[in-house]
Amino acid sequence: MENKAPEINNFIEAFIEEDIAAGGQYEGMTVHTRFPPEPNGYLHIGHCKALCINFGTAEKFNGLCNLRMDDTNPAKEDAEYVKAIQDDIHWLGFDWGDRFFYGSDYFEKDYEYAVELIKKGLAYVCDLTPDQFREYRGDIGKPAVSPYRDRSIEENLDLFERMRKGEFPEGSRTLRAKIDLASSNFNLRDPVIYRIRHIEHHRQGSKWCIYPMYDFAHPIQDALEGITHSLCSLEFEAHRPLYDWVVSNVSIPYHKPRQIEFARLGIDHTVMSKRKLRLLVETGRVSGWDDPRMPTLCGLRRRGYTSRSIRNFCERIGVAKAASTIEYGFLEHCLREDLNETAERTMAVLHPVKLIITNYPAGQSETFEVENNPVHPEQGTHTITFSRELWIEAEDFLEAPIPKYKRMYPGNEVRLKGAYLVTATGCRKDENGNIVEIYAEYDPESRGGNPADGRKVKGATIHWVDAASAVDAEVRLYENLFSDPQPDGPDKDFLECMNPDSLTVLQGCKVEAALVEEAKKYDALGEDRRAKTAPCYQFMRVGYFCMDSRDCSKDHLVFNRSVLLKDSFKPQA
RNA sequence: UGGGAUGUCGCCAAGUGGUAAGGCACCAGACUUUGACUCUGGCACUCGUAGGUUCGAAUCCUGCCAUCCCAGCCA
Repeated sequence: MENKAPEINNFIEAFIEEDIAAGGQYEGMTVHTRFPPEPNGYLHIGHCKALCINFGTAEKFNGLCNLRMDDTNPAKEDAEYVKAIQDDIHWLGFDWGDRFFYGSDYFEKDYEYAVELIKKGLAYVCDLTPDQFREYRGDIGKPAVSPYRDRSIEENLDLFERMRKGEFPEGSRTLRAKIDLASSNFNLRDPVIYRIRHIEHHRQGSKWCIYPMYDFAHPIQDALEGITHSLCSLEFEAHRPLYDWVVSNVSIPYHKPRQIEFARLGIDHTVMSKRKLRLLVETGRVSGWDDPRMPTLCGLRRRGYTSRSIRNFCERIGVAKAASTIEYGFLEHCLREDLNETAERTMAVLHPVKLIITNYPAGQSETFEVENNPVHPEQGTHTITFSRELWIEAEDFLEAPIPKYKRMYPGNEVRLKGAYLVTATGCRKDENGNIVEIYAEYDPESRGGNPADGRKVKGATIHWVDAASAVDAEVRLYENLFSDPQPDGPDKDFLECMNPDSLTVLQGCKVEAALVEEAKKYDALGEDRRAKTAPCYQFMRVGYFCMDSRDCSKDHLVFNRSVLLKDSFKPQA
C-alpha cells in the first residue's frame, strides 16, 4: 500500500517499470536520469521536450535527474551558454539540486578508461589521417581496414601517452576502439574514441590536447554518475551498441546504464536546429537568440509564453518513436489556455479611430469599474474613464455592413464594454476616403452597459479607450517566422521559406493609462528579473500581449503580441 | 545501397488477439457585457499495403510500399 505504482504513460516508463520488476542490477534502484546539453547555443523548445522527459520521468519514479554540460568538443563550446542554459531550466521549474556536472570534469577518468581499453587490447592508436580514414572505411559488404590495428599494447600505450603530451599534430593520429571492422553498423567499425585538438577548452584551458568523442565519453559520464536510464533522441539509436560496448568493457564500479531513445520534437513553421537558429541570429534576420519569433526558450519567454504553458505542451504531445511534427497552433492553444486563467483584461486599440459621442457633454467625464478577469472574479476590478471622445478599433465600424456583421454601422446599437449602449449616426472621411471620425449617440439610461428597460442588445460589445486619458504604445505583432510549414523539408533552402511579414510594428496604439503604472513597477525590476517575468495582459477581443522585457518603459510602452484570441467570425464576401 | 527505426482521423496519440481512448484543428448548436471562455453534439465500419493464421487481427506471420536516422577525427 505504501508505494503505489505510477501510472505508465509511454514506452519509456514501461521499460523502466519492466527493469524495476526484473530486479537484477536494478534491484532497489533509484531511477536516475540526466539532461546533457552541449553548451554551444541556447536551449529551444525541442530541448524542453527532452528536459521534460528526463526530469519528468525521474520525478515520476521518485528518482533524480542530473544536469550535465556535454562539453567534450572544445571547438564548439563556450562558457557564455552555461548560465543561460541553467537559467532557462530553472525558469521552466526543473531543479538538479547539487548534481550539476561538466563532461569535461571526467577527462582524467576518460583517459584512465582509455588506457584500460588499450591494456585489454581493445583500443589502439591509428595513424590514418581523416582523408585516409574515409578511404579505408570500407563499404557495404567490404570491411574497413587499419594498418595499425595490430600494434603492440606497449606501443599503443606509449603512443597514446605521447598524444596526450602534445607530440603530434591535429589529425595525425586517433585512438580507436577495436570492435569489428566488418560490422554492418558502421559505428562499430573501430570508431575513433579520441582525437587530437590543439585548442583551448572553455574550462580545462590548455591542459588537454586530446579529447574523447561523445560515443566514448557519454556512456562513461552516465555510468560514473550512476545514471540508470539515459534518455536521448532517436538519432543515437544506431550508437546504442557502442554505448553498451563501452559500459561493458570499462571497469566502472556501478551498474550499467540503459539508453532509451525517443523521437525529437518538430513544430511546423519553424526550425529547430541550432545551426539554423544561429544563422538567423548571425545574419541579422532576427534581433537575437531572444527575438520573440525564435523557438528558443528565451525567445518564447520574451514573446510572453509562460513556463507552465510550455511544460504543459510538452506533457500533452506525448512520447513515442514515430517522427512527428506538431502544429504550431497547438503550442498557441496551450498558451491561451494558461493565459485565459491568469492574464488581466485590459482594453487597447491597435488601429485607433476617433468615436465622438455627440450627445455626451464636452468636458464631462466619468469612471467605470471593470473586472480584471471574468473567469476569476476574485482577481478584482480596475477603474477606467469615459468621456465624449473615445478611440475604437477601425474594423469595428463599417459604413455599409457585410453579412453577419454585428459591430457598429449607422443605426446599429452596440455596447461599449462596461460603459454605455451607443448607436452610430455617421462618420467623416478625409480626402482619400478614409474614415477619420465616427459619430454616435449614447443611451444615458444604460450606464455600465445595462439598458434601463432591459432590452436585449443584438449588436456586439466592442472595446474602446477614453481619448482624454489614453496613452500611446508601440505594439509588435508577430507571425510565423517561416511561411512554409516545413522549412526543414528536403531540397529546400530554409532561408527562402521565411515569412517576410513575421514582424509588424504598430505605433500610436491606444491603451489604458493604468498600464503606465504597471510599466513603472516593471521598470523597477532588475534586468534579470525583467527577462523572466513579463507582465501579460489580455487586450480584450484582440489577444494576449506582454510588455517587452528589453524595450518597454513607463515613458515608452512596448507590447509583444503573444498570441491571438480565437475568432470564429468569418466575414463572407 | 548496408545498418537502424517508424507507419492508427488534417496534426499529435492510446491500443500488446475480443471487435478503434483522449487532445488539437474543424463543423453544428447553447450560453455570453470579449464573435473569447464555458457547455452540448458531430467528426476513422477502420488502423501504409497485399496475402496468410484464427471463431475472432490495428494487435501474430509473410511479402511489398513509404518516410526518417546513421555511414564526422560533431553531439
